[in-house]
This record gives sequence, C-alpha cells and structure tokens, in this order.
Amino acid sequence: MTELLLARLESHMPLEPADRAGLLALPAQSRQFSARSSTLTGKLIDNHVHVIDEGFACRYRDLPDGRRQILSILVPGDIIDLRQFVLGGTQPLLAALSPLSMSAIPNEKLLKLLETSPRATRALWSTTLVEESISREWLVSIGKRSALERVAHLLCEVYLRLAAVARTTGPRFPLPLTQSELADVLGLSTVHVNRTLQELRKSGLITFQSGMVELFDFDALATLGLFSPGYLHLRDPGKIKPVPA
Amino acid sequence: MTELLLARLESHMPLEPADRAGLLALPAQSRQFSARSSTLTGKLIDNHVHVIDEGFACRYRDLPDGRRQILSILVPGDIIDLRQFVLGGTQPLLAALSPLSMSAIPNEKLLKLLETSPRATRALWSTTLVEESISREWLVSIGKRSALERVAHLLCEVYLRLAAVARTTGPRFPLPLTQSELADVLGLSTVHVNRTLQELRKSGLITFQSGMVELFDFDALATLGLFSPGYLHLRDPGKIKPVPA
DNA sequence: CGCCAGGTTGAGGGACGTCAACCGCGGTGG
DNA sequence: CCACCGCGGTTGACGTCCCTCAACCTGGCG
Repeated sequence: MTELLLARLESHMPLEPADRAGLLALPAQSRQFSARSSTLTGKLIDNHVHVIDEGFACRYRDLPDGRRQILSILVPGDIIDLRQFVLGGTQPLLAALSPLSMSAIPNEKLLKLLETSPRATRALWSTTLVEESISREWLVSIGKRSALERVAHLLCEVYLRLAAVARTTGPRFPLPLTQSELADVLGLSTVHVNRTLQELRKSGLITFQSGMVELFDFDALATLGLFSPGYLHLRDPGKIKPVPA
Repeated sequence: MTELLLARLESHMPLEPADRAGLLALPAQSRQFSARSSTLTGKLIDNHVHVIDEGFACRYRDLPDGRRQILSILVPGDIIDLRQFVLGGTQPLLAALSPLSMSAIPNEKLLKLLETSPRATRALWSTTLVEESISREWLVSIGKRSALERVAHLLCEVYLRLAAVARTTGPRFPLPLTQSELADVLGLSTVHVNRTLQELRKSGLITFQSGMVELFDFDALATLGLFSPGYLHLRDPGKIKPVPA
C-alpha cells in the first residue's frame, strides 16, 4: 500500500505501529488514466478502493438540463470510493482533471483489515469526515461568500491541501481546472470567474496560467476569502507558511 | 439505547442480531433542551454522543462579519456529535430549532462497541456518509438551482427524511424554521424566501404556516425542484418516482 | 395594551448571468 | 510548412435574479 495514504491518515490522527503495519501490508495494484476531463465511472476496478497517487480528479453532479456542479476536488492521497465501499448505492460521477495515477486495493483485503483494526477503521472514517467538512465549507462559500471571496478561499484551501502532501513548490502549485470547471466548482459563470481572476491578478495576489497557480500573499488571500484552515483538520496547519511577495 | 437510532441505522444498511444486541445494550441518558434557536454548544454532555429523539436542530457556521450559513438540518434519529467523537477538532456550531429530546451515550461505551463490532462501526460510519451526501446535494442546490427550485427541493428532502422516521402525518410535517433561518439554509435573503414561498403557495403546491408544511403534490414539487431521492440513501424511498439523470 | 419577532410588501440597486464576439494557441492534416 | 480547427480565455453590452433598505402588518405574549 502506498506511503502517501499512510501519511494522509496520520495527518488527521495518530496511528499505532500495528495499524501502520496492517495498512502497509495491503496489496495495491497501480493503475494509470491518461484522458483529461473524461468520466472515470466504469473505468475503476470493481470491488477495489482507489487512492490517488498523482494527479487531480473531481466528483460532480449533472442536472437533467445540463447544469453541472462539481462537488469536490480530489488530490493525491485522497481515497476515491470509500463511500461506495461502506455505504453502497450510487455515488456522484467522477472525472479526471489531469493524467491520474492510482493504487487499487481489493475491497476484501480492506474489509479484513477493518475487522481486525478499529483504529485503522477510525482513521479511514476520519478521511471521509474531513471530506464532509470540506463540503460544508464549500456550502458556506457558495451560500455566503462573494465571487472574489470564493476564488480566494478555494485557492487557499487547495494550496494547504497540496502542501500537506508535498505537491507545492514554494508558493506555486498545479490546479488543472479550466475557468469553466472553476465556475462549476464555485457556483459562478465562466465569464464571472474570468473577471474575478483578473481582479486577483491585478491586485498582485496571484497568477494562474495553464493550470499553475502562484500565491504571492497567502495571508492577504486568506483574509480576503475569510479563510480559516481549521475545517481541513490538518494536524500542523501552522507549519506551512507562505512566501511573501 | 433508543430504538430510533437502530431504525435509522437499519434504514441504510442491514444489521445482524448480534450487532443489534450490542447497540441496544448501550446505556442512554435522556436529556431535554427547551430553548428555541439557542446555541447548544456547551450544553451537550462532554464525552457523550447524542441522538435526537424528538425535535429539530441545525449545524451552522458564522462568518466574522455576521453572515451565517446553516449547514445541515438535524431531525429525530440523527446523531449529533459522531464526527467530534471520531475526528476530534472543532466542529460547526449547533442550535436547537425546537424543543429537543436527546439520548446521550457515553463515548467509552460506544468505543468499546466499535472495537468489537465492525458491522456496527460501518453502520455508524454510514450515517456520516449519508449526511455528507446530503451536504453535497445542498451544494448542488445552492450552486445551481434557482430560488424556487431550492425551496421545492428542500421541502421534498425534509419530507422524505421525516417520513423515514414516522414524523409525517400524511402530506403534513413540522419544519420549525423561520423564513430568515430558511434563507440561511438556502443561501437566499429572507425577503426572497418570503416571495418564493408565496409563489409556491399561489401555485397550490404547499402551505407553510407556524412551522408546519403541507405538500399538496409531492411529485410536482419534486419535478420542480429537480429532486431525486437517491442521495438520501433510504432503503425504501417509497413510491416516489425519481427525476431522470 | 404595548411590545416584538416574524412575516409581507414596495422601490431601487447591484452582483452576477447570458449572449455574442474575438483572440491566442496548440494540434492536425494536407 | 502552413492553413485550418477548436478549445480556452477575454471582452463588451445587456439582462435579471436576487439583495438591500425601509416600511408596515400581524399575532402571540407579558
């Protein structure tokens, strides 16, 4: 099993050596997905739980008339189909936002681990609770934050989430979303996202070109977006400090 | 432990007799809260998980400048502080929307059960996943649905959730929210909620007075709100026909 | 009887959406 | 090697859904 998932689990709650060993003993089959923005549904291995090793994906829901809402952005270390595994039923659609590399763990192996390790179970449970916490913060964004605040908030969030899995280089990080996809994340129109990004650029707070973001002043952006990192449940949120302009 | 919680757990996934016995053996202390719209934070019993037996509550988040977003509506059978129990950290604020009756289960008893019953663990895990699923559907509402659609959708959701715990009487059910609170649920202003409710009343679809709702045509409301009940993960969604796609 | 929270109504405004171009660029094929 | 194509980004004009502000109304309650 991937080290990355282990780091993710431990970033939310501590584990004992025995749990760690059990998790590391899980067999993982590596799998690549190249197509961008294509649906992943049906391409994942049945009866396996997938962990993103590299790349970005998203969950989304379509309304009958073509409206689309992106429900979550998935980054390295995120677990794709835990909720399907636990809850069953139908889940939101999945799409790749970039080339993806994933590890697939057979459900029955995972099930066996969960039956013997309550702490590992709680660690996995925790990851789904953190995701829920993020969903809720997005509710606050879409419900109450202005367009400018929403964009600022999202950039802060993604920055910290990527920093936690060492996918940032200083103040820069990849965010392979088109402005239209960003609009579907934020509950805005493409045009308005465009104008909002321009405003942030003109303020000298960010750059955003070809899927790469640079944050020139994280603190200012956090203030602007009414961002406070508690909801991400990172154990060391203060460790990451931005590079000033 | 309350029968209600057991019914809730089994409404999402089947349990074995042993699990059921373990859950029923949990000691529960009953607790009443009378004040309406007051914060519950600090009034719950520490190191206990609470289950709502009767009444309504909500989770909410305040922004520094006074904006408020209600993140979830909690109805009988919902578990209040499972995520605190599993994940720790800070959680959204809680408020009572009506007089509340709750059962409190000591954390350590629950912990002991979870260590011996993986299936009960998954059942409880499932309840948090269903809540997440609801949060996500709210994201779709606030992000993409019009005001009229949002109100219609919410009423359909609450109706089915209450029906699942036998808190509806025919087409009528309690919804003890002011229009201003409804606005904070739906990401709208109070005034616009008022006008939207009037429109639904004039269409003959609903009545909504002093915290009681009556749905005259659930199917029409579901169609209007682009409502499809899958996300609630009820095992018996009734004879409600879903909206396609 | 008066207060007050909640509900209702109207006028006016603003943030964001829609529509429709146009641009720049990488990919592709002739 | 260049013409073409199409997607993503940008811009302007205009429209609208929803917000804000500010009354006023209503009913329950002390």
